[in-house]
Amino acid sequence: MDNISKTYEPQQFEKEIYAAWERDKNFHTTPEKSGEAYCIVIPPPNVTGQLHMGHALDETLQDILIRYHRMKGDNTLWMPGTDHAGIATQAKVEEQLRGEGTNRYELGREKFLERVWQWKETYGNRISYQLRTLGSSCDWERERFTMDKGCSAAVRKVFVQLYNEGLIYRGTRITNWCPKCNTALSDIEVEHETEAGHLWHIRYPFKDGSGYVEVATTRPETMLGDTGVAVHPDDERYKNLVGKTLILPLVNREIPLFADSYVDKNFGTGAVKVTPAHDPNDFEMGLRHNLEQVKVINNEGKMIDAGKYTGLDRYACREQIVKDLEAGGFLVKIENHEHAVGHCHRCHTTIEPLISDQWFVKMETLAKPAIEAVKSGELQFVPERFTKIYINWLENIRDWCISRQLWWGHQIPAWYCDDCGEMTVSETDIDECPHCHGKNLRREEDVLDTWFSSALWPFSTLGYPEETPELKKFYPTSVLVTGYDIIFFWVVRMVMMGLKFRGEVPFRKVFIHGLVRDEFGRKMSKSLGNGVDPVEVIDKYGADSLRFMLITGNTPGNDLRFYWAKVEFARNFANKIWNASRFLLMNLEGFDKNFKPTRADFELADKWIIHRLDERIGSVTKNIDRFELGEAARLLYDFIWLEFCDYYIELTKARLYGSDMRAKSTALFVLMTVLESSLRLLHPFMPFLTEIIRQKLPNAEGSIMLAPYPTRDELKDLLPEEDNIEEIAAMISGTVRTIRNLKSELGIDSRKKSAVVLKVTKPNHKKIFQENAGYITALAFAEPITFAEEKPAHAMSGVIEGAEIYLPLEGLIDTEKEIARLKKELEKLRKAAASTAGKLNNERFLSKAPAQVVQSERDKLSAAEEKISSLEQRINQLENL
RNA sequence: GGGGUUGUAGCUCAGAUGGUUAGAGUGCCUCGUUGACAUCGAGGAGGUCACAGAUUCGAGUUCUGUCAGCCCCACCA
Repeated sequence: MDNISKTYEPQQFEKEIYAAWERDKNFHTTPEKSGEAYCIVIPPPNVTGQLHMGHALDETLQDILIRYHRMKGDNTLWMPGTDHAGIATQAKVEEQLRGEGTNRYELGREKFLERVWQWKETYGNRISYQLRTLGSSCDWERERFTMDKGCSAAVRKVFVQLYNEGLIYRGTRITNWCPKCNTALSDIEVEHETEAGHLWHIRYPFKDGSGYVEVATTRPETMLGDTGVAVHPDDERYKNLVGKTLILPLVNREIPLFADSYVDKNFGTGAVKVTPAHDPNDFEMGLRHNLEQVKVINNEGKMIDAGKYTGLDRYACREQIVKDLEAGGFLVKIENHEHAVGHCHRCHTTIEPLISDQWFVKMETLAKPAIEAVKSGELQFVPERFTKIYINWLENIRDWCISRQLWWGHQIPAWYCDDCGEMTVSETDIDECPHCHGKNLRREEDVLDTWFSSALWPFSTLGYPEETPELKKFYPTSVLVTGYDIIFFWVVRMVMMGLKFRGEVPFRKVFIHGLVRDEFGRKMSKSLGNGVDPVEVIDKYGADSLRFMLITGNTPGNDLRFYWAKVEFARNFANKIWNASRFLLMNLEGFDKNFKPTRADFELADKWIIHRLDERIGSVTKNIDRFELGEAARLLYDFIWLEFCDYYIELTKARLYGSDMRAKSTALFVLMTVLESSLRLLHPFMPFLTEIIRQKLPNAEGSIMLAPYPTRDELKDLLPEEDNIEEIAAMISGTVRTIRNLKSELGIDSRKKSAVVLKVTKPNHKKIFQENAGYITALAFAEPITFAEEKPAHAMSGVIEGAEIYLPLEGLIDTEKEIARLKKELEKLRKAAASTAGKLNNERFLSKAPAQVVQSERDKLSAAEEKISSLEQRINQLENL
């Protein structure tokens, strides 16, 4: 074979193969195609993003499922696309503008958006191309974008309907505000972290001069916006004081002392300063007690309407306030205090709760069916434990703030009329107020949270709001593959929207995976600089190795660590397959693809490997079906490397190099059959390697990705008639291993031919040993085997099921060492036998355990006893030498 | 404050519905390999399955508790 290189070099063929697949439209499907629908919609990567390990894992899992189902004959669609990622993308372009010395306000909304679209055109396809390098078999002709025409239409329709049903409302609420991103955030976009802070104790004097109340706060600057102080109604300390008026220090505002059961008597001083404009709880209390909302911090985190503090940054103000309080004698003490502080999930700036006008989705009515769908089993999580997390979150859900003060995104389709003051929400753009026919309309400037359009992704990509054939055929989709980190952001919202607008769950199953961490178990992140670039891994080792590495040694839902050593392990596997294939291709001389051996042509090894392949087809398929891809990969690894390469191929060499042409043809037939089937079994995991090798095989044609996935049915005619082939093979390989071990124990070169005497202890096994004596001698480097009824006088012996094996002792051995070893082994055996015997004396065991188990215990015991007596004899023998 | 999850060989990890002597890769030790592959082969050492109870004829596997680590959720100023 001149056209197959000595080592596996994925760089030589991966790109080319992918291009051919795409050119031949192997990824494409239509609703009309035959087969059961199997569909996955991709978790759309950020349009400006770059491939990272998380994607690589996510894509690999999906591609394995997709390729497997496609080969199985399902009508398989993998729907690709990207997400506009509001804040992230806008931030990138703003950064670019900063570099040019300008900003979005100078540019204006329209020009700015042009720039973002330009950015999207330039960088938006990068991620799609990077996905290709992984081998992802997406139907690229259908690629979508969350802000394309169809998705925008879906967003509009859904928004308007939800609004008309009262499920979307606009309101003045306290929301999480990021002063850096300059926008409101939803609750889940806030990350709480414990920080070491302080608790400032401050005196608020009574107006009538009758003393003071001491309050405690972690954010003293907010006192400028205080409009009350609250205590618990049952708190004896304050019972008589409730209703009195306090003077807010530094500001000299008169504020009431009131009672509210929200207050925890045991925390701090039991008195809470109340700042309705800057704290969610205070906001609620403010509503209950009709307090004024005084806003003292603006959108940029600077003080406003705050007298001499106006214009100060919130933290500078805090320092100043503390100084002033101290100077005024209001500050009692400062305690160290750990508390959870909210940070922006994107830029990590400390969140400032602020009052503003925002849009919200009412979640309760949407959440109920989403909970029900999981409880009824209509939607299943793999692994199951995530159901609990999902349900728990939905049962405690709060309304979803969907408006963002950004420009990049789906602009909310609401118009305010300056003439009559009415607001209109409309699916199509309007230029006249439907209430007063006025023309002075202003469109709502806010855009929607990115996750709003993502929530519609499973049906918007399939054609919604049109009732397309795709939607009919592929919705609900089969499975959603994603990390546990976005269950709340994305999965729950898709389920809610799918149920609401399609009346059905968007996917039957959610396959959750973990995070890819670095070698120390840390999250890969930009700030730590510990990320490994999958593109680099692919360049060095090939996509197949990266894929295989990400799959093996991992179970659903659990994090995995990235090690270069693991990539090498995968690459070695690829190289092993490569070389095994190369070996077969080099020995194809005389191969006739039309030759079909009969069962009589098969030798033990042939029967055995076919039997093993049959078993692996079953176990691999079963494990893919239950999403245990790591286990499936391991099964393939063991089968191909250990059983096929190390064992079976070695066994066929005698025939390949021999002169019996029929025997050679039979061996080649089995070799090529098993190789070809193994490649198909492995294809979903290592698509490139399996494709290029299979193309070189004379017994295969067409692209492997369109070939059928192996089934046990395929092997029906080849499977051995013996049902104990495994046992026979174990006997033979056991014999070989024993001979090798004996040699090794004696310090004899394993390649040196040795005489072997075999005493068959189970007469019905004699034929098997005789028939396979050739293998044994070849594999164990033995002289032709002598069958005997008696053991030789001085020999090293080993026992296997059904036979005793003797190596006549010639030359020197270390007798003492041998005796010690045997004694140790004897001890072990005696212990095991005693425990088995004990079990067999146990009446409860005898009466309760199934007959099979009891029998196997008995067999075990008698086998152990046999071994013990033979060991004892050998020790005796050696001691007498 | 709730909830989840992990603890198995030096290291990284498998061990579904409880059932022989608990596995793999890697590392270590021995030996071998000039024709498929040193990105290799044949062996070996190495484990009280975190700890303590419970259920069972039988527990790495089920249950309870303890310890240790990780994660998520949560409006205690």
